[in-house]
Order: sequence, then C-alpha cells, then structure tokens
Amino acid sequence: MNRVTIFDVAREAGVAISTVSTALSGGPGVSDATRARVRGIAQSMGWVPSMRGRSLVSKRAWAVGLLIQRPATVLEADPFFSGFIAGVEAVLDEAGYALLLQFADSAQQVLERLPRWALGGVVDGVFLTDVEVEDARYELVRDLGLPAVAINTPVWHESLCPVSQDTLGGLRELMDHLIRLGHRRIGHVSGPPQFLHSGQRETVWREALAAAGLAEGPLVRGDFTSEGGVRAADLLLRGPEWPTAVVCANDLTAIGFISQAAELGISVPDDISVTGFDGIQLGSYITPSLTTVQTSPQVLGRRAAEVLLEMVAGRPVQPVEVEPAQLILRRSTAVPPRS
Amino acid sequence: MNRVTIFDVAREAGVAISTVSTALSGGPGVSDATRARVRGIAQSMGWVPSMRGRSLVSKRAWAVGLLIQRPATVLEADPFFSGFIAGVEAVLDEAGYALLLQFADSAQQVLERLPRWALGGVVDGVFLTDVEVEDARYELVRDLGLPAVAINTPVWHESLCPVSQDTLGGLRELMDHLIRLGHRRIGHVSGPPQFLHSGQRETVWREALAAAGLAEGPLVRGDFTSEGGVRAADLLLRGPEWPTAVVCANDLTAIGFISQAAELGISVPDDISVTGFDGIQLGSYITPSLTTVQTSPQVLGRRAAEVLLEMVAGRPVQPVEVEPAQLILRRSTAVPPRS
DNA sequence: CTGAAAGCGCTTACAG
DNA sequence: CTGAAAGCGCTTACAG
Repeated sequence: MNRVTIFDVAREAGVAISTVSTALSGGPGVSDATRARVRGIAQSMGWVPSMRGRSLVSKRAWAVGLLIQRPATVLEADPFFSGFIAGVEAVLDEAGYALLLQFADSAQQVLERLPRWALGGVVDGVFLTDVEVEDARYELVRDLGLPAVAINTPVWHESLCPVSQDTLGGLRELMDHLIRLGHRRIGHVSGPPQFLHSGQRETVWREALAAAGLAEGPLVRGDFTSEGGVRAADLLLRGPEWPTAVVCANDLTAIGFISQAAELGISVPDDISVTGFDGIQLGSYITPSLTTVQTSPQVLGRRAAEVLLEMVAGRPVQPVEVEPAQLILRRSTAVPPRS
Repeated sequence: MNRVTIFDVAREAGVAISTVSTALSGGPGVSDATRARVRGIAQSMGWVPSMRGRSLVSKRAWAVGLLIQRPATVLEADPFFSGFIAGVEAVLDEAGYALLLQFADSAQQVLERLPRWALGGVVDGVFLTDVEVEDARYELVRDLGLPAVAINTPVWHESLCPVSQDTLGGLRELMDHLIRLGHRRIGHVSGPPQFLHSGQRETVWREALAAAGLAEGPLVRGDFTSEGGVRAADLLLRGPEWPTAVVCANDLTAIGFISQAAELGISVPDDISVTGFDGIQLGSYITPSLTTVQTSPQVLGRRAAEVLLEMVAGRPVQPVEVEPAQLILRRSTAVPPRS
C-alpha cells in the first residue's frame, strides 16, 4: 500500500537514503540546504513514513494499549471508561501515539494477551484498570518489562506506576452527611466483589456506621448496573422495615434503585434517601437529581497517559495523586421521614 | 523487548528459519513431525511472533481504525460510540485484529490523519461514522485505496461499503403516534446541523406535520447534549404558547429538556409530552421513562467489523442493512392536556 | 556534511 | 520436505 518510500525520495533528490532519513527525522548531521531540499521533494512526492519499517528498527510501537477485563458492553454502561479514554486520548494524540483498545472476557484471557502485546511489540505500554483483589497482572507486567500505569492501586514497582484518586474520603463525607441528617438505618448496595474498590466502599459504609454507634444496615450485593439497583430495591423495599437511606456503589445502581422505588410507590427522597457514586453527567438531569461522589475519570486518563509516555521514554516517574473526588449534594437525599 | 526470535528457535531446533516460519504459521510444506517439534521448542522458549516483523513483510497492520471527528469527551456523553465499539470489538477480537482509536478536533485533522494511517501502514481499514452533509472522507479513502465501512451513508464505491440502519421509519411512527394521541402543536429540538442525520430527523418531523395538515411547530437547534435540552426547554417553555409535545433529536437532549421542564414546574407527560432518540439504557430507569426510537449501535458495530474484515481480506462485499430501529413507547408521552 | 552498509524479525518465492 | 537468500522500509553506527 505504501507507494513512495524513502528510497524513491533518495533517488529523486540524488542523495543516500540515510541522508533522507536524517533530513526528514530532524536529527543533526544534515545541512539546512539539503534538509530543505529533501523535505520539499518528500512532500511533493507525497511521502508518508511507514510505521512498519520505523517500528521494526526503532523497537517502538508508537501505540499503548488499554485491555479491559470486562465484556465489551460495559463501555456503554460504565461511565468510567468513556471519560478515562477521553483523557488518555487527549494526551496521546499530541504525542503522536495511538491507543489500542481491546476487551477480554476473563482474567485468563488478559494474562494471555499481555505477553502477545509486549513481546509481539504491538504496544509500548499499557493501562491497567479495575484493580482486582488478587491481581496477577502486576507480576506479569514486571516479568515482561512492560511499562504499565495502574489506576487506584497500592502496588508500585519498576515497571508499574500508580495514578490514583482518593474517592473514599468523599464517601465518608457522604456517610457523615446522611448521619447528620438523622438517618439511623442506612443500607448499602455493593459492587461486584472481585473489584478491590467494591470492598473498599463497603468498608467505608460499615466503619462510618460503627463510628456513629449505629447498627449495621441491610447489605445487598449489586453489580454496578441499573438492573442490579432494581433488584436491590425489590429486596430492600418489599419487607416491613426499610432503611431510611441507601448508599449505592455507583450511579447506575442508584438510578435503578430510585426507578424501582417509584414503581413500588415509594418516593425519593421523602420516604427514602438514595445516593450514587461516580458523578455521571446525567445524574444532575434526572428527577430527583442524584447525590453522589464525583470522580474524575478524564483527569485520571490524562495523568495516566502522561506518566505512561514518560515510562515508555525511559524517564523516571513518581506515583500521581489527582484531586480527591467531591461529594455532590443534590435532591435524592433529605432528612428521614418521621417514623 | 523481543527476547527470542524465529532465529533462536531455528538454531535450537537445528532447522532453517524458513522452516520455523512455515511450521509456526501452519502453512503446508513441513512434515508433521518437524512441525510438532518446532512448535514444541518455540513454545518452551516462550517465542511470541513479532508483529513488527510480520507487519513489514506481510503488509498488514492487523489493526483497523476508528477516527472520531468529535472532541474526545463525546465518548462519555454519546451512547452511540460505546455501543458501536463494543460491537466492533467482539468481531475484531475473534479475528485477532485490534482496534485503534483516535479523536480529531476538526474535519481537517481527520483528512490529515487518514493518509498517515493508510500510507503509514498503521491500519488496514477504517470505520467512518457521523456522516456529514459535505463529507470529503469518502473521496479520500478511495484515493488512498483504504478499505472503509461507513455507517448510515448513501455513498458506496470500490473502497467504501455502507452498513446502515433505518431509523427514520421509527421516527415517523413516533410522529404518527403523537398525532394520533391528539397533539396539534409538536415542536422539535434538532441536532447539530453538520451531521446528515440531524437534517434527516428534522425533515421527518416537518413532513409528518405537513402530512397531518398541522402547522409547523416551534424548532430549536440543539447539540445532542443534555445541556442543549435544558436551553431548548428554556426557550420553548417560557413563552405563552407551549407546544404540547416536543420531539428531541436524541435521548440526552430529551432528558435535559424534561429536567428543565420540571424545574419550571411543568410536568411531563401531563403538561407536555417529550420524546428522545437512540434508546439509551438509562431511558427506561428515569422518571418519567422515556419514549424513544431505539437504535442498535452494537449490531451496527458488529456488522461493520465483519464487512471491513472482508474488505481487508480482498473479498467482495455488499452494503448491509440491519433491522430497523424500533419505536419504544414509555411514559414521557401521553394525550395532550385539554386546552 | 554525506554515503555505503548492516540489521530490525519476519515471510515468501526459489532451489535442492 | 527442507534450506539459503532476498526483501519489506526504515534507522543508526561507521567511514569518508
């Protein structure tokens, strides 16, 4: 497909291909006159560098990868990835790097593909998201010597650098807020147990209740989907004793919960307060608007890309901590109904 | 980064590198015994094919590209791309192809990058979305000989194949439904004018009104965002004469519109009916749930990827038409208030 | 400042 | 069935 090569340009200009290469790449060792002439000829001939040739010799793929260990359909549902990719792209674009995107069905598949990407020279580095409780990827990227940036992980080694945002502080504030409003029975709809942050959020909820001397409220396992929120509402609201507030592990869950509460004739926030987590854009447009903890996937993406490019270039990096997630108070929370 | 090469395997096995290559790639011309032995040795040595070497000689990038001509942040807002990418990925993964994702700020930038991708051998083909009214990309991919699949376009030539879904039929049904409910003043919040489908949706609205002998309702220009919906509601609902129904160009716009209507003390659907377009998942969980036309970005993505891989392989293809978009009646529409 | 040559890791005719 | 060789398009020491 590549019509004109560096060889054609050299012939046309009457110089050696090494001169063309040096002139075009901007390196030193070519007179300004020659450089200008070669560049002019290359441009007029429509020369475009072959990334294939360049990659082979430079041992750089000029691409980094995001290998998402979830079904491809989460992109549609989970707001994190969209924002994260947006942030990543903004930085990569400027650096002339491309983003390779792939989804994996299982942890096993991820562990098979990472070596292919690394040893096959497909990417120069990877982003690791969705930290799991037992996460074999960290060891793997070290063994492969593959530069990696991991989001919200405590791990840090020579080829892995964390980029993190404190989100639990915002969640603690949220719990305090509910307690100050007078809530005494506060339930929780958790996230999928394999993710590290599901457990962390659950722990914050549990500890806040304990610190306030409150009994542990009802806990339902969710799955980060609205449908999971619907099921949780069915479980929690059909019995005789509702909680007066429910802290959901993410916004989608909260929206599903609120939807099903309405279906059951239960009003939010008059009968029950409901909170989300993530801070998706639509949270401010639904009725009632959603109290939530607003995270910054786009900022994380931007910083993660910056750090990864540094690592790829062989420069030393330090873990990055972005601004903490913010508690956003909206209308889905209020004082509890008088019992 | 690539430790062990085909050369190392050949030495270890005591054969020529061509034998290793043939044995590993599964081609004919190697005895079963040799093939098995070479494969065993390659595996035990941890050999992984270098895509850089392979790409250079095979003239294939083993990747296709999606170059989105919008700010990267739309990924977060626009549900089309998430679903589309999910569908694309499902097919590419199986074929061992990767997806290269990039965003461009302007049409100009797209036109600069496509040649770099094509002539630079970065991708073997591209997906073209967001058909514009005057779209220079079609001519460009033809000139470049770059296989391309375009979504919902009328154009078709040797290196461009359309994959389409009829969405306007569903919109016509939606208009008929509103008219049958008794609505006589039906407004429209349009999409950005540069997109072909914005104009198409507006035309359907206009023609349906004309066919029913109704006066043209108020038209406000939106931008496919919820914020645009808020602004449209402000414009349409502050005056003395509201429409009794408003057809929004997409779901996000409709959700913003409903939100602002509530803010102004106007109830949906009691005071005004509001409809969306896209069929995003959250549409069924908000209150009131959203009447909309449900499109199938994931199916489009899957079919588009299938067609593109065929084109890359040099096989002949035909335009694909997926199942039409479906009208989904929910609670944001009702009979008009008695005037 | 410029040129001739080697080599990145692979596939693919072409001989034997 | 197997091997020796050329070549994909580039960059990078190394001589001149």
